[in-house]
Amino acid sequence: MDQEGASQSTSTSTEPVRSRWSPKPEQILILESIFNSGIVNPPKDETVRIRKMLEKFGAVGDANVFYWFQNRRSRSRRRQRQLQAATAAPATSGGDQHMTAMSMHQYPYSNSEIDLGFGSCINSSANYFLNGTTSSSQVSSFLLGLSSSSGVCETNGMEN
Amino acid sequence: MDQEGASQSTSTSTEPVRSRWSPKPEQILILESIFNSGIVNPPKDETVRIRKMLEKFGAVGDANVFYWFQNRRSRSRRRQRQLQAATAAPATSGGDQHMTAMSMHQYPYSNSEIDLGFGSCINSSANYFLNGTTSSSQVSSFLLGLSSSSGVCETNGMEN
DNA sequence: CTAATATGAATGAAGG
DNA sequence: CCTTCATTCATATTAG
Repeated sequence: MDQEGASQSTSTSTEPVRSRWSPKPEQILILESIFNSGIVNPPKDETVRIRKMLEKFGAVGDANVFYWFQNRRSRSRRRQRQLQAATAAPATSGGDQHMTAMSMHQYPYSNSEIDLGFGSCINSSANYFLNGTTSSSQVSSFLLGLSSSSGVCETNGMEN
Repeated sequence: MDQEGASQSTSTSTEPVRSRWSPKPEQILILESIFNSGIVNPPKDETVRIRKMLEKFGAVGDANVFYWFQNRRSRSRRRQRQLQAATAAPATSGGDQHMTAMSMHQYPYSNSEIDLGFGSCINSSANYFLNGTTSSSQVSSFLLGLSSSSGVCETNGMEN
């Protein structure tokens, strides 16, 4: 990720200028249009094409486009799942509802995705873990131990 | 693929029940060291040995190790190709530019490799600012092209 | 300023 | 090996 694009306009100072890609409104519009047109998982060539198109409105890389579609898909599915879960599981019993409908298609020419109305859903999932300081004292032993490797052991049969 | 069940918070219910394995920093260090030592595709025996080693710093299964190396290999190759493509195709100008087949697959580089001390001299600082007016004719053209089925409008209540 | 949310990016896990 | 999904991390933006 080396495409700088986030140009902050006089915000809090001390910005390392290492921002992530921020799609421009036009880019978002294009991406959403493509997504809503049925192309929810564009192949490589399509991704490149889309990137080229987006590049006219700001710096963007193939990876950004790829990430965008991945996140979009995931997000849509999660929203759907939560919505369905809330709809199909009001409060009748303490049972657990299982959903094992995963229709994976390589190329979604036949739009199997339901049209979603985004923008009015509030999702609350705030959870984060803290990373404790771990002492890496024993690791040094291992590192020192494997300093004797010189042969590149590749192509081995590990079929289970 | 299914080599063994990944050990995950067994007994002693004092863990926040992690869904997937999260390698500890020491484990990552060991794994990376091994990988950089040339062992990029360890056989079954080696995998087991590595797992035993890693287990000293946290619960881990053979499958986790296997997956880790697999993903690591894939990621490395991907970075290679992506980097090569980026080096040979510095194009971020506003206008029509023909680019050769840029084979990009998935996410780009991320981790800091131990060796490999050269940096890419790509300087794509061609950042164009669109003035506040979001009236881009090109976007409109594109949108008009794919207006077919789904509503492209957010917060829409398509009835009738 | 802090908390909550939105979203780009990274990675473990599987499927083919 | 390849692609893809699900989960998590990190950061930007916004609300309080």
